[in-house]
Amino acid sequence: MRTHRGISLTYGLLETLGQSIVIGDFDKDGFPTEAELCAKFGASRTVAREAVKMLTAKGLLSARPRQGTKVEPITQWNLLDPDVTRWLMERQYSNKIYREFTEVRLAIEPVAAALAAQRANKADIRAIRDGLNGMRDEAADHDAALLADIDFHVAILKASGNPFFLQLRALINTALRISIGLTNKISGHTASIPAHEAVLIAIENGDAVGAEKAMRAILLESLELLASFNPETTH
Amino acid sequence: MRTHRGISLTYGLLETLGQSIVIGDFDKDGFPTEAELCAKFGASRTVAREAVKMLTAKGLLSARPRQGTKVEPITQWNLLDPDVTRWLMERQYSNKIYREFTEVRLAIEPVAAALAAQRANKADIRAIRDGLNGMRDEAADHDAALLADIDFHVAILKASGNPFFLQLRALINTALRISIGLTNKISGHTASIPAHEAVLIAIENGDAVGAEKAMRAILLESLELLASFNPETTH
DNA sequence: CGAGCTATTTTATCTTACAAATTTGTGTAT
DNA sequence: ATACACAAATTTGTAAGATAAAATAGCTCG
Repeated sequence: MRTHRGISLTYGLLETLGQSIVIGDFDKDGFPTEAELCAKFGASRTVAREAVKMLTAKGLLSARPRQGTKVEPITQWNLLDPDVTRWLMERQYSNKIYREFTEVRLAIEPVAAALAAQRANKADIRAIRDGLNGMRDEAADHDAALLADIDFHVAILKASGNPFFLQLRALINTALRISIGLTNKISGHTASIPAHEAVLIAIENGDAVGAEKAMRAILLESLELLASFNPETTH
Repeated sequence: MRTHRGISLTYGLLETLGQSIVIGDFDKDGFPTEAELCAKFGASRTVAREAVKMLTAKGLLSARPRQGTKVEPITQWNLLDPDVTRWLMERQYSNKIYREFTEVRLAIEPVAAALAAQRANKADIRAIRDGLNGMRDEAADHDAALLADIDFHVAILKASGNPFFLQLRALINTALRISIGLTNKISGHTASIPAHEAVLIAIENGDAVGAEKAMRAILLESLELLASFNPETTH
């Protein structure tokens, strides 16, 4: 097996196996044994073992002598691991996963905005404003506007001063790409600038309650917009 | 090196290195090279490499040929990984980390309780009630009461029906152990049964708003109790 | 039937060798 | 002296073979 796109064999196999596990490819026949893995993917034992070890570290696999390697139930997966989140995104879209993402965002982001209102320094606020300005300036270019939107939300997580909140950036990234991807299909709608601006202003004013409410409004609006496109998305 | 407590060499080294990294042991001299690791811990290259690969999967390390293996900045760590959370707990207690844990709980648990009020089935409610009863019955035994308290909170995460919320069980586990450990030092105080009961009742009644408020009250109460013991905990 | 021993399967560990990537140094030409 | 090209050295990446350990299944003997 040759390296793929400059990625090492181990990381290539990690990606392949991670995606396959998340899709459910091994649900029928169980996960291959070490020897089978090597044969199936043309990998050396070293590569196969190290990929399996990384997947084990992310909670997707467990291995024991004689018993073999098996896929863990989803309750054991580190769903907030950036790789796992991405693999979940790369498999076919489902209303269920989008709703779950949004529920997490509705829990975290308003609280993060409230904390940001209390703690943001000048650099934090500049980063948030840069995101907002990017959304405005790139309104014509959907991809660029999406990136600016992501920057806006991540900047607020950062400004919360709580590193655990920042852990959700991969999830937000994923959720926004899904959301924007779908809403663009409808009408080329771009996220509401005034709603985002309200969050920024509240944070600048140190208005924690206002920032929390404004952020919640953004997420609910996005959820409703999606529901209008795809009614069963609501629940 | 011999196996330790039935744990494999690789997992033993994973623990040792994970704790050392989180403590900051390698901040001065940088992370050892593969050969140095083997020498330092008496491990084979296989064991050393697989432990490093798992730490890489958790975002704590990165490795490149010729450049060596290095500790990533904390912004790259998978802080919500159960192992990482535990290593953070095992290092010396700090008000900062406890506050951060509680902020995350304040974001997630009230929302989880609200969702649980909408979605909990009979088994979910039974599990929550079992936790509450356990807290009552074991009031004399602080360790048993702590475990019941944890069960109560985790059962609500589960009842939310959102698997991402359940990911925080390791963090809640950790936070509760810290919290109870400290409050016990004060006065042998046990978590407020009526406050917990209020959450259960709201969930049983399908009262999402009530469940959310009651859960938030529990967390704020615990935070205040701790602040009264340790004033600088508040901020 | 049951306890304990044996065989078997699969992962865990160790060792050695070589490949690849990247930095550092070195030399040569201009 | 500078800039480019090339060689050397260092560290991780990959491969392969052998042995150890763990856990299951089956078998033997009482």
